[in-house]
Amino acid sequence: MSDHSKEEIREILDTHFNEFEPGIKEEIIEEGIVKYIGKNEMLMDVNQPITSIPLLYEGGVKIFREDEDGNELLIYYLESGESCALSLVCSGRDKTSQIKARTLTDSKFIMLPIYKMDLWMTKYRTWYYYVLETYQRRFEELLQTIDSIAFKNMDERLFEYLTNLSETQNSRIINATHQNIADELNSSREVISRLLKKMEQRGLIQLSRNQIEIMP
Amino acid sequence: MSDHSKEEIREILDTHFNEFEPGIKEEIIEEGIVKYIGKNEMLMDVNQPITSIPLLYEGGVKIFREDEDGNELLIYYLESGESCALSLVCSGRDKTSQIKARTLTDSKFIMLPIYKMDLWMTKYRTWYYYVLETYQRRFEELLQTIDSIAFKNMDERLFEYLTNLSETQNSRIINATHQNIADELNSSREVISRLLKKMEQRGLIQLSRNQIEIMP
DNA sequence: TTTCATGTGTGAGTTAATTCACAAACTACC
DNA sequence: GGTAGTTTGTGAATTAACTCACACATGAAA
Repeated sequence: MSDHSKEEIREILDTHFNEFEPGIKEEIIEEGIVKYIGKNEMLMDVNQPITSIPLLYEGGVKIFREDEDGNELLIYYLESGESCALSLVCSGRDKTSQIKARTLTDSKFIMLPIYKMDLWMTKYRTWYYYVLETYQRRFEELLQTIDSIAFKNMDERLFEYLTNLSETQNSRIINATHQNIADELNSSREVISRLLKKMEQRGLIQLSRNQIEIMP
Repeated sequence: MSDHSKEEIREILDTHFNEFEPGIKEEIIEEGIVKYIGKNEMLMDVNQPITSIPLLYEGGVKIFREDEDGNELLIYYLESGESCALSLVCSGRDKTSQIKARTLTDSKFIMLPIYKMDLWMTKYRTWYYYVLETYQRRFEELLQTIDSIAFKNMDERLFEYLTNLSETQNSRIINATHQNIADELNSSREVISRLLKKMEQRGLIQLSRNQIEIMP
């Protein structure tokens, strides 16, 4: 690998993963590959073998589940500094993915070979903590998702969805069609349109074509 | 600890956790405590700090989630040879539980101190694999749960629930009231009663008071 | 046997959400 | 500016599930 590329990874690590100890940083610099993936590309698919662990350091990824009819249900978003727990959990065991992942915006990753996982876990404490913490966060988000679906009505879920998205994107403006949102929440366009209208009437949001502004 | 107790743990490990290497077995024999917990006892509660990891070797545990109104939603069952992923994931970090756990029948555990987790993970390969595999299994079950709730109707969920329970209990007879089942699926008694009646009419099950027999 | 708590069956009304149908508004592009 | 494709608005019918109300069945205890 070129020195230029190594230097790039070193910088990324120092900026986005500075909790890693020097040893694991050196390993990642040796083994990692920087990868740019354009908007709306599939990163992971059901039953596709997982061969590398993606560390996201710029951009955003959507993790979702799909049923037989192709309905997509949002599970959670991956943000900068995060990794995919499922790819971590599958390490070394030829497991296939149970979920789908697609980039939301142009995204940048460091890809790590999965066969190094077990070694690194036992050798580098900071990496070990990073992986376990990733698990825990994902686990909690999954529980959160279950709560929403099981206990809440669509209006609550919709509002949560919008405010969540607004926070992660760090913007009060959300660019999406009603159909997009309906798909993510596994609902139908008409329902979302009506609920959004009601939210607008209550002054919570402002609607325009392809865009929703969340009122402060 | 008494030699008798140590001998007991050794036997349990050889019978139920024989995939563990000798080193970790010795550690568990030193550090573990055998604990019997009666039927329907709370094992874990929301916001209760987790201080030990339970290895279940006999009996059954229900892991569930509760909303503000006290509705219980079944997440999954723990069976013999399994441990609770959430207690594993919380190791060493003073985390509190996000879920509730209650024994279904009289159950027997080896309780392990949580502060040993990190050391054991890096030192014993078989323990490391056991923990990661536990994670993965739980993760998949959570995804399974999400699928059911998000994509399936109550009749499908009910049938899945019954067959699942029948399998894990290794019996075609299920002892439960319709109200019990409704609670687990976060539904209402009347709905479950009606759906069960329909299933009986289709010859899938046989109903009697406090009991459902699944037809082969 | 009577009594009583618990469990089950069922009709009727209500609600959240889906689906169908179609109109209206917006945008891009020729 | 006109046209076509996309997006949004809305009424009406339909459905799954929930809730309320009450009758009836079962089994244990007095």
